[in-house]
Amino acid sequence: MTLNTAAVTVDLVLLTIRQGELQVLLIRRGIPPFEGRWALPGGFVLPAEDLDAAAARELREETGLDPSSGHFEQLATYGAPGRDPRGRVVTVAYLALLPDLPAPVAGSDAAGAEWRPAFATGELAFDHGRILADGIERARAKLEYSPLATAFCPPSFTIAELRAVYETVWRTTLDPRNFHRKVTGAENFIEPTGETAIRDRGRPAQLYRRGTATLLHPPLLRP
Amino acid sequence: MTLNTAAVTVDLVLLTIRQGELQVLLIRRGIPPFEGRWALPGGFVLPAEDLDAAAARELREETGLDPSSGHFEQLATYGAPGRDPRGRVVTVAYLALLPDLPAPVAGSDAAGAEWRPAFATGELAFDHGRILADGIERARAKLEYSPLATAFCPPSFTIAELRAVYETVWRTTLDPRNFHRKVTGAENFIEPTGETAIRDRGRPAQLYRRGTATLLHPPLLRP
DNA sequence: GCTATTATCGTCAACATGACGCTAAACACG
DNA sequence: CGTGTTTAGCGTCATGTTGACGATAATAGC
Repeated sequence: MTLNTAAVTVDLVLLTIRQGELQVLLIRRGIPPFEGRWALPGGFVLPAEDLDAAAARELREETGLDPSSGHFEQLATYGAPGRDPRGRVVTVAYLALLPDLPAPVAGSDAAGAEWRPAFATGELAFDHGRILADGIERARAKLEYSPLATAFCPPSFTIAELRAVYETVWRTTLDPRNFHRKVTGAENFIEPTGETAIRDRGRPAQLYRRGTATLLHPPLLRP
Repeated sequence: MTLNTAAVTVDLVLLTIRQGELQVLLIRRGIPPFEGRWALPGGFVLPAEDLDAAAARELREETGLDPSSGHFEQLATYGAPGRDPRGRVVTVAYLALLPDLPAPVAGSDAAGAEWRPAFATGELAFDHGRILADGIERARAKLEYSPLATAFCPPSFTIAELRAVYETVWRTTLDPRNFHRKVTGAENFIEPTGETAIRDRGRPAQLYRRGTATLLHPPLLRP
């Protein structure tokens, strides 16, 4: 059973927006290989476990969160022969977009898990740098055509907060008036809760919740 | 080495347009399980082989084609515990969009490989029905925002032939005049070769080749 | 009050879109 | 040769979307 078999793992690209920047959950490795380096959280797929289930289990173990808290999808699979010096390991990467947690990394069983700036992680262990880059690019692209930006937001949010998500992930600035027109005009993207909230300074803003759309029409294209 | 290991295979969703319809390359299984059923071509990943390389090798074995002949990308990975009754098999699916081959399935080592209508395959072996459906949906979506429709075309083609690709994959009809305006207006999508060709009846058409664009701007949205 | 700040609405020109008319260039047929 | 048929390619028009940006509303701080 050694021919043509490989260890199968799942690795997670968990993205959130904290402190006004895109951050990713990383774990500092305590053992070789890559001892002391940051790595994506992950682990083995159990013998009778589906891939999605393994990724969901890892998500719970690392963050205490449920996959339904934000957005969760398979990203891609990486299996270059030399990617793990210990042997043949094929990893199925998952991407999750999560709201900023009130209780950060509660119940994590992985000591040393930390939210780190996604655009300045330094060199990661294994091929995790590439996996992270692929995850960020997927997230950026999905914000254009899907309502997934709301996955970064709490259940109710202002349009300015939603705009901040786009600006943070895309690393750009957007005109507040045009953005307001587009997101309120897109079918079932967001719906008003009826309440208003004062966030920082200035006029109070309407609160919105996610709408029912799964595709954004019309889309919000990157400038 | 039985704990946490699995056999890793690649399966191919090879799409082409033949006889005016979207077709997929399938293989009739000669042995159990699923004996007699149609299945996607695929095979084991060799011990020292990258996933992309394994998929490219299978493509060559089945069709004699190079991945650069059309478009080639990883689709998704499937690893439900019961998907193969013989044991734990995780499969990495690849999607290829290919031009109609002048020499169909030349050099195929898989007896019983055939191009079959992609929208009417009947029940496939394993979870290949789902993999095929995912592949078709990916292809449909990619035609909107990328110039990949040209992957179905020979090196030089008319705008009507390109339109037939969209109409076949999307199962719809498009206005020839608006389509002409959009594809010629999209930046670097296609460039004229300078030659003209008479295809069937009517006025001769300009011939075009693929342009350099990797993203379609503006996109061609499904009606 | 007055000012700074943010939210929301409105205006306008440029561009994209769908529906569809019109002419051009080939062939087939009598 | 002339006429009809077919497809290619251009043009028009009403409508919708976009980016740039003006104007007003509602709050806090002073």
